[in-house]
Amino acid sequence: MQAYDEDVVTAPARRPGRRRDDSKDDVILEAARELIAERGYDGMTMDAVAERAGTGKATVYRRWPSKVELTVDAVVCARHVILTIDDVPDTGSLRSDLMAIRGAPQGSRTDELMSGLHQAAQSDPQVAALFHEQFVTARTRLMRGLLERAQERGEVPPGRDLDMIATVAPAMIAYQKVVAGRKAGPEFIERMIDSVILPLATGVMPD
Amino acid sequence: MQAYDEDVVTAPARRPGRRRDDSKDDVILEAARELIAERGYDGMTMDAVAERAGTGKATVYRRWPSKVELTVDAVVCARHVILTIDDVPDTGSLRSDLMAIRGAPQGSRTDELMSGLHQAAQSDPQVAALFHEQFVTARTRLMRGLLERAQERGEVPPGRDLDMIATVAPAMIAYQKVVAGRKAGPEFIERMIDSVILPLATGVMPD
Amino acid sequence: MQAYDEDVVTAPARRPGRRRDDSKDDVILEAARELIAERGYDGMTMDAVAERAGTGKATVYRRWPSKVELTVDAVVCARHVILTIDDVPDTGSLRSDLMAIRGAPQGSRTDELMSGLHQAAQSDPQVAALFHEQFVTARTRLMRGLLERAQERGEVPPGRDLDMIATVAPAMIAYQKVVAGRKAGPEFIERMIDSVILPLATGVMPD
Amino acid sequence: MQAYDEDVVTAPARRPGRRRDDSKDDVILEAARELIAERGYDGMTMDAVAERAGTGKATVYRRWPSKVELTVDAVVCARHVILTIDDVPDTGSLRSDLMAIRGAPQGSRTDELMSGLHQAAQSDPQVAALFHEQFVTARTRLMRGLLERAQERGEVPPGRDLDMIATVAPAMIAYQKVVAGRKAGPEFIERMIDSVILPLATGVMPD
DNA sequence: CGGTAAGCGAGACGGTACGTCGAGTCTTAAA
DNA sequence: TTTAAGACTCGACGTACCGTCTCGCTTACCG
Repeated sequence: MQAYDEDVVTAPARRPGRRRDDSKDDVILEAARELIAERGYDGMTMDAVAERAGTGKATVYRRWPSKVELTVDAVVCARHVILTIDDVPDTGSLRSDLMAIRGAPQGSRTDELMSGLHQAAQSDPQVAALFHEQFVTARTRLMRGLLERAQERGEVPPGRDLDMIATVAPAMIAYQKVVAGRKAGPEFIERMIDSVILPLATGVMPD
Repeated sequence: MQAYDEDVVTAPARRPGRRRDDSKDDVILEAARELIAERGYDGMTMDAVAERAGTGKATVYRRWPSKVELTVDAVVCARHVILTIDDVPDTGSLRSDLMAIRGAPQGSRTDELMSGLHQAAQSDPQVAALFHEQFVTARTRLMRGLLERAQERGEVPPGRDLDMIATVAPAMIAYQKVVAGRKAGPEFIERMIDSVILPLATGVMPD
Repeated sequence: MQAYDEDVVTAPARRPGRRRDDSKDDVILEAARELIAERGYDGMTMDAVAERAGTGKATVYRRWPSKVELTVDAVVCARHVILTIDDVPDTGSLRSDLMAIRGAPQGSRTDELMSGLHQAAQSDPQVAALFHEQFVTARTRLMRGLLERAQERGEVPPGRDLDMIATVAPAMIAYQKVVAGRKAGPEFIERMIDSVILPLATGVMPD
Repeated sequence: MQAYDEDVVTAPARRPGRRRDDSKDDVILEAARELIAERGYDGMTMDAVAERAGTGKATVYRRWPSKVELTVDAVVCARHVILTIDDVPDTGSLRSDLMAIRGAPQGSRTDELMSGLHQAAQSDPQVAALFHEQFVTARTRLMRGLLERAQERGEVPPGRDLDMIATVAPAMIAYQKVVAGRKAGPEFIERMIDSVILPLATGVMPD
């Protein structure tokens, strides 16, 4: 998702006038991210964003029509490694696949940002949809891909409810972070993989 | 959680003066609940709460020091059937125990209220802790109790990571509602029980 | 003006129940006076009056129906020496008559109280009338009496506009205090007598 | 007195940003004046002022930090013909000078506004000082000027206490209006001039 | 190379919610 | 029935934020 500019299509020929300084986009987004992480969504006031970014409010509003949409971009355009199945090389076993994406699934401050975005999603169904796509669908799709790959290798027996199983890990991680307000660190994820995901997928209990 | 009154302990002898009309508490809380459900957290104005409750704003603020804390109580003191292990009769099998609590796990409007409270929790760590206790710990504890009972019956083999398994169901339900923004209806829950919880707990795959 | 009690007439036979503690009247009035002098009319809150008097607000309101009327009584029932012509012995000359009443025309804090009452009078025409009677008519009447006495002695020639002259001194004193916010001390009054009142009344210029 | 802007001196170079719309000042002040005249000082709500002026409350508070100070400006900046000695042509006699300024000493609604301002002055010494300057000093100064001019013409003998005499007319007029709550119409003023001011100033009694 | 149209920082603008406080009323237990 | 205490309704005050608009300046392009 890029900064909004609805004239891009209708005005292919360059318009006269000073060009928009696109470098401001990143400065503003970073200011928004910092403020969300520091003070939460409510504490991120548009005045504060503009001040920290060293811009005027109009410059912010020229790019994003509302606080909610700025928040969306601030969070979504963070260095999120939105992994797809193609980003994860086949290591030969489901466990090592999962462990490979365990360590660095996101950038820094993702927890606070995700929480802030979730709060923004409360006010706007479109944002909620975006949030869903970014933090729900994308992750479930990746999990589903890994499970199918494991099924092709024979690790996962046929007949499993892959859709449901693919939801478990994202659900538990998001739950830890957004609902329970705890960290979902590598230890937690490893324990979850071994106690929940692998047993479910392969049918082999840890005993 | 009750309406705040820090003098309750230090003044065991009844103080003189008009007593607080405790019936107002419920009226105000119900007004807050209605407004959250109707208009969302932001739409729940303190003036609107007072007006709908038929009180003055001062009366609201005498009981709750801020909108956030009112929201907490409004949600928490709702007719939540905060089930404990003692509320669930032993039906003889884990599956029927789970199905028994599937249908009416909460009162009406719990989804909207939970969402509103979660938004309020963003602004205040204490609220977050309360939210956690109400919607996280309580549910995990119940699940853990059911699992232990099943283990005593021999349904669940020893050595299972009960803490982790007890988290799965609350996480997936909350995820559906708060994060994904979908309903977590009886069909979903039944499918989850059969595809995820029972296999994990008993080791018996749904073949 | 006494504390209000409209039942006094309709219930000549002693009624049952606890008798009203009339000593409270003075305590409350004094508290009101102190607060007006200390903090002005706005700063005299009814809660503060009750607290300083050691009573409840209901006790205050049982005696005076509003803040304005309490203020009136607080000011009017002060130790105002509401002088009449009979209180001023004929000293034989207008100047010595005037100088006689110069020094202690009122009790203490009269300036602040008069100012507070004037503010109260803004809200209520009845209070304004009372204020007028207390601080305007009474003083003008006294002056007029002294002037007539001097006229009988031959000090004041006939044909003088006594009504107008009688207004000059009260006007200038009240102006100093209420409008200009200055003290109207003995020096000011003496100077006024010699520069304004006596020349006007007797026709003898000071030079 | 102008709307507050303490940076005016320290920032001679125009600051960036949208300039304050000075036309709002007058709209707000007029709204305040109307409301004071219609409903009195207490009835002049800041919300009502903003609504009638067609602005937001913030715009009012950006210019005046409190209701009291708005009231001051509303009254002081009214179409008060703050007459100075230069505004009154020398008519050749003190009496005709005085009669010349008798008719139109102020604009419309001055009495209500003066009363409202006086009430506001009760709460704030600074306001009291301003009130004093506007309604006390300015008027006394004008009177003093007229007296000096008459003295130069030989109408007023030397040795008179001009300061004291200059105070008499403002005092009696303000007394009539603010303290006694009566009108000070042209008849009253003419009578005062002939019975009090001229005798005092010239030493010629009205026989 | 100069006009012009847009972007820019700054900040005033209308609106609306928040949380505080005072006036006057009502309710309790005790005297 | 009065008292002290204090909870009650109502409504104004002053603050803060959102999203818009306007100012004077700067930057580019286009004729």
